[in-house]
Amino acid sequence: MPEARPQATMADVARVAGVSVSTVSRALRGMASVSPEARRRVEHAARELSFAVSRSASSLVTGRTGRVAVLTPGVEAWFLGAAVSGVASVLRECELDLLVYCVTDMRERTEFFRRLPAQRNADALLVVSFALKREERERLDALGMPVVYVSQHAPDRASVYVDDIAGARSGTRHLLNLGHRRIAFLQSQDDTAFAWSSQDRLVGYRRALEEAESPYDESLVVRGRGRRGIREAVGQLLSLPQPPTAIFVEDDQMAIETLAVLRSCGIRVPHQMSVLGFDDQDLAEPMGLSTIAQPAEEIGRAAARLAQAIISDPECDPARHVVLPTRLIPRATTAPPPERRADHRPPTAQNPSVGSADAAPH
Amino acid sequence: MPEARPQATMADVARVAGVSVSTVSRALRGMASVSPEARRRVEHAARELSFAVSRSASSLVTGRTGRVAVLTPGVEAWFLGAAVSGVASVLRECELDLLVYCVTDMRERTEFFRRLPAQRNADALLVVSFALKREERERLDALGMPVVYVSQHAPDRASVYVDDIAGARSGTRHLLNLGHRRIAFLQSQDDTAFAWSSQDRLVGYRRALEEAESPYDESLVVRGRGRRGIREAVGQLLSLPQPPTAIFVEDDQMAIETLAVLRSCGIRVPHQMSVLGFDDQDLAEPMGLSTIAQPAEEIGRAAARLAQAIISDPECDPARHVVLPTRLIPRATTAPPPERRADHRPPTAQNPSVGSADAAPH
DNA sequence: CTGAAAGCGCTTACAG
DNA sequence: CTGAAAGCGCTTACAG
Repeated sequence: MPEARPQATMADVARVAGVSVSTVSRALRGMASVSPEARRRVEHAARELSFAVSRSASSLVTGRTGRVAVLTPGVEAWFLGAAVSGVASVLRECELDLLVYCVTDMRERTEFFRRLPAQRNADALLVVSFALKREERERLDALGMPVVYVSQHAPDRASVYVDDIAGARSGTRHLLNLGHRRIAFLQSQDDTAFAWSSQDRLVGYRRALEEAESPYDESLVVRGRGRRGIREAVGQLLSLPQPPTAIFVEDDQMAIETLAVLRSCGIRVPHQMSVLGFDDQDLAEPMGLSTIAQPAEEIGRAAARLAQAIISDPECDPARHVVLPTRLIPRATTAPPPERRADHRPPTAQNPSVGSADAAPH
Repeated sequence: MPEARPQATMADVARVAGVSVSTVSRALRGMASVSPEARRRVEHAARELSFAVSRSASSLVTGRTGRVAVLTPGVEAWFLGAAVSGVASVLRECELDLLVYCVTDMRERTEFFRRLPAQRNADALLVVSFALKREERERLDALGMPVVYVSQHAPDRASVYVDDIAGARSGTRHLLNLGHRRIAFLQSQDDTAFAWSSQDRLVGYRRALEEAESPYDESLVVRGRGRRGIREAVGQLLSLPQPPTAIFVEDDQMAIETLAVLRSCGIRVPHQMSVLGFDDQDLAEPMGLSTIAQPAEEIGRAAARLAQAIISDPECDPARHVVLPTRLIPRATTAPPPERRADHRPPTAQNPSVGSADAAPH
């Protein structure tokens, strides 16, 4: 069994190496003004004692913590996991540590903004996918540390995001171009207003309809959270006097659940209903899901790079924006609506639903 | 635009409140020996100045960082994301910060164990899903801080895990009980030996076969990584002289991809092939996937609680183990093999594949 | 109940 | 190239 032994300090290393603490500090940070001989002895002693410098002590004097904090509504959703991964990979290269604040409900959120635990414990804060209230924004402004907004547009603040409006607009256009005229939009129930993206995607959807001079029908915009909620939202659409022929779903996770609901009702995708997602997460391709791809990991990477730039160069424009592209990936869940299809005919075993031989990738 | 203003120190608060720094420190930590009047003034001043205590400074004197570190091969895989979420939620309650070290490839791994950046920067380290080499284990033992092993059994060290052997054994037994005699096992390609779980699940599979006196056939154990790899692994099975009638897949993500591959070949699940996963991740239910559920988030929570216990109570048994249960969740992707089915007959439109009306959840 | 002082482990001018 | 000394912002005996 391992023994807990006291950790070596710089003074210990100095004693073993036969030099002063100053020299140890300089040698370990690779400063030039150290003789090869002293450097060798210090490195040897440090290794022998398993010495690691205490960031608490060094940060006290340098004023830098060597840490970057991320505030996120979680890490389980595909986008968040990928974004945090991207952040982590860049920080590792910069030898910065990653502090994660997961805030999943309103109580935790209130508590975070009250205590602001990141204050003085990180050199920068990345805020991922939060639709902030004005007071919250002001709290962050008063933090006295660089803040980078991720997956959201923040005027006059550093931010990294994709143009959700443009992405949703091109997705909707894709459906319009296929000949759909009744296009539904399925949104997550977002009581706590965690994400802007959801709202922006709806804006993009509406804009594409406007541009096509296709009437906006409120009854085609439905919301649902969780398995049950999605089933009910789809139920709303299917019970409309004129049901839609296509559903644009806010993200791939919900889109895949929507596919399952439709299949369980015996509705064939895309023959009777087109489904379009947003994200291009790992399962989108195997499921044959048409979607709007966004580079989640790259968003995280760009945000971390931006934070690092602001930290290390105070002259750097602190309101810099990075906007990354989305791309439509048409797969097997979008097709012309039934009335427009050349092969329009009732279902048979030769005309199976999505995921079967004729529709799957490869 | 926000102004970066210098952060207030305890001395600032003391000045504004008209008391000494000691009193500020005591008042802010809620110690009893502070007069109501002094406490009020301190709290007021602290709020006014947006004061937050510097953990760097306090940890230098208390010897505790107020941080717990997690070493993980990522946060994107379902299990890892859920486990980290669980850790985060418990730490938040304890007002401990979460430091995340994502190590995704061999180079980063080597680097982590060389530098050990968590040393002296956290009060405990949680190691998630790593199949450690002896040297790596020794490095962690020498760390001089509590280490909790998550999702892996570590003799004489604190650890939290599910019994993967038992889980895989009961899954395999489920397939045997349905009447399957040719059961394949699909494993991830695991060059870097990141996870023990994979190996243990194979052990459980073999054990169940032995117990049923069902012969172990090496050609039924296949490996593949990524989309392409899974397709090839399934191809191996389908080209066997005697193909399997069921596939036990190492995790749900791969199982869902396997379903997509089978569908794209026109093989109906479960009528022609049963598929069983492991995890019970979010999409398992909507996909109708039969699986072995494991409580990933609870594993994370238990690990964080264990770390907290060891940190705050040095008398606490540092080798405590927490073993959590797995449960078989039979859904729509497992059924008796074709030759044993009462309704054995060729595919028709009335006998659709998984996910269609008769098989889906409600 | 309160404050002055020492000290945690580093880095950084400063002097040599 | 090197070392002694000051100081970063706290907490904690210690004395009152």
